[in-house]
Amino acid sequence: MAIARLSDIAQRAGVSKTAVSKVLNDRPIRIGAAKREEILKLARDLRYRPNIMARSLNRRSTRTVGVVVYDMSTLFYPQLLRTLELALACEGYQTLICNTEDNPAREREQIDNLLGRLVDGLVVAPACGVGNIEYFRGIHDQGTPFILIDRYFPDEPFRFLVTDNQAAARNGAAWLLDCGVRKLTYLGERGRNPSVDERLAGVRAAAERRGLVLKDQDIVLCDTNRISIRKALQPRLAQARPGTGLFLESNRMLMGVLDTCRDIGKTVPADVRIVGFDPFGPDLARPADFASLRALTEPAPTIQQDTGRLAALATAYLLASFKGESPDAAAWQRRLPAKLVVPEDNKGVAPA
Amino acid sequence: MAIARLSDIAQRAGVSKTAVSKVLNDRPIRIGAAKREEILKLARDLRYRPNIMARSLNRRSTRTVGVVVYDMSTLFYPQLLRTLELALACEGYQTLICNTEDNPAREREQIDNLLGRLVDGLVVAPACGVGNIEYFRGIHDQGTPFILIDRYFPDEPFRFLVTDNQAAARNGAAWLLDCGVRKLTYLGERGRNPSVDERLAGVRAAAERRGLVLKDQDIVLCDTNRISIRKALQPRLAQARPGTGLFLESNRMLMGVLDTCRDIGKTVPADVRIVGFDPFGPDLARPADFASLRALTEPAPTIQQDTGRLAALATAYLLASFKGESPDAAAWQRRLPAKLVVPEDNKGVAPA
DNA sequence: CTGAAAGCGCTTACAG
DNA sequence: CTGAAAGCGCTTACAG
Repeated sequence: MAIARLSDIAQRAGVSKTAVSKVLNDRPIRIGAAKREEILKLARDLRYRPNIMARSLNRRSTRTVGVVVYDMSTLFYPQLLRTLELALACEGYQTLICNTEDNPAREREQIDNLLGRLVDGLVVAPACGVGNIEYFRGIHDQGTPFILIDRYFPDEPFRFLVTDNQAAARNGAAWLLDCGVRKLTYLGERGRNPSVDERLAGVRAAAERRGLVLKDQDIVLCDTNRISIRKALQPRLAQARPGTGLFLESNRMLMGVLDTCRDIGKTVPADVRIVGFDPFGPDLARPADFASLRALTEPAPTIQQDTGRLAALATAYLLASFKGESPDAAAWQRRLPAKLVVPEDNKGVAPA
Repeated sequence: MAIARLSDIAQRAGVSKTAVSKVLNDRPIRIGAAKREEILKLARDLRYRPNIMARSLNRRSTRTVGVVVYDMSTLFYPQLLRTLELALACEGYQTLICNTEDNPAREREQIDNLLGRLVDGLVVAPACGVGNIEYFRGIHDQGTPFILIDRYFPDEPFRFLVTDNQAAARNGAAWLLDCGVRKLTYLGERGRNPSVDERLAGVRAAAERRGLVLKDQDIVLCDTNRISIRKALQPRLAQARPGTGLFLESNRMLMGVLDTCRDIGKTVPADVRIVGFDPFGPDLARPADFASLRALTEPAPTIQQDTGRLAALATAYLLASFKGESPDAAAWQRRLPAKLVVPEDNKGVAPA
């Protein structure tokens, strides 16, 4: 059973392709109700599905949006992608999701492919590094609606939606300091980008406002695997006592921190207070995880990015662009506030 | 700056479109090295990207696979999708991911759209219910390579890759019984499908082998939200004492279980032993979650589905189909073993 | 109003 | 070997 084409229906109904096209697409056409029904029935019976390749080739638009992220399985991405897909679908747009594995070359490949598919717009959480800036300029210049999320490039004209990382980190660090932290360590990933640099800057700012200066050894950058974290953190936490605080650039690093605490017999928050970005991902079935979790005796505050808003704004931007509006850059280079969620159980005061 | 076409390059290079096409696609053509370079340079300078719509229309193949799941943000899906995308990309196929929100009508829409895009194959984790069986038959008859994952329809010719739910559940329940459980409760979702029905059957089988019969009141089906779970489970667990066991159809329900335990002052595994399918998803920052987690005093065993294998086999099936092989149904209606991961901390014996 | 014809941007069989 | 021409399946401006 071959795939039915418009002409198959036209032939059987004894009308022109034009007529069939117009009936199926609900365009104005004067045609008898019986003929119209016959065409619709034939389409159903033959399981007709318009060839979107052919249609798009003709229309030069696909009602499709490409979403390219560095890792769709991590952090808030699963939720974000789902929300984004839903919002776009409500507006009649289909979403094509691609992974780059944080690899710039793969990122170019994926985007080239999507553009070749004539996506109407792009949402990109870019891979690490600045290697693709030139490439993105090409896309920007070609006029494809395109917006970055989560990560961005300062000093470029590209639209972006990111969390106000500096303010969010400042609030988080302020909370630690309000809890009486006097010795503050920043734990971050070795791979840097402006978004995480801003987190560090926010922590610095909060500290300095209290007359505390972060020295080089207060900033620990390492790989995100647990072994690296233990190795890097152990010397710092060995002397941990009340008044010791740890800011986690990402809660992906939390389990490594708890491992370290367990190893040296410290607990959170009694010996070390922590606050970090984004959700946790422990595995309660792994004995090692479980044991380390026991080092956490109270829920820890987290900085939660507003993925719902991110998805909604990205959608709004694309829709506006599709309508031909070209909202000025300033309005669409936005930093969204994040929420510092301090569990009620915790002692300490949340900053205003 | 308009999008460059093949003809733009041909015109500037003073050659035919044929020549340009052959050079860019590395097809055999006798052409001077200089001309070849000139064409390649022009393509680069004009940022030429082949129009995949046009190419596919012509080739009747897109080197694209559609993946349609009921919820890409839950359970093992983020990992599975990432792995699948990677495996397919290694073979030169692009992956288009769609969400159906477990809604059959939306599922049809999404698949229709993907087929209209001439995807070469489909991987589907179908929405609940049997309403789309007829629709899937149409796809199957049309010969589009197509394989179901996670959920399936018995008695249909569709290929599928699912976990051997019955065997996995049997092992899990056997573990509980080996731990001395004499009173076994099955906690499942209200919405049923063959995959989860098989889990129930597996638990029944394990119980009966020990002379234990699950009665109606031993099977608790409710919504997956925590309030429903507490309401449904409280009467059962109020009398919990050593020898009480709980089988979780999905660990999505775990937090509701722990809530219940906390409410009534029971702990896991001292008062209630549990085992369940798939990873946990607690939020350590929510005081309520954290408090409930304290009811869990040891890591709990989980039944882990083999997502890596699932992704690899789905890829293998599609590739074989694309090559024109049509492996017989039996070989591709597969139930994959799951692993019962029993943390070493736990007392009790893992069945062979 | 209606339908034949042109055209979207490619690829490839085929005539020169 | 080479390039003009046909054709993939649609949509739509336009001639009748």
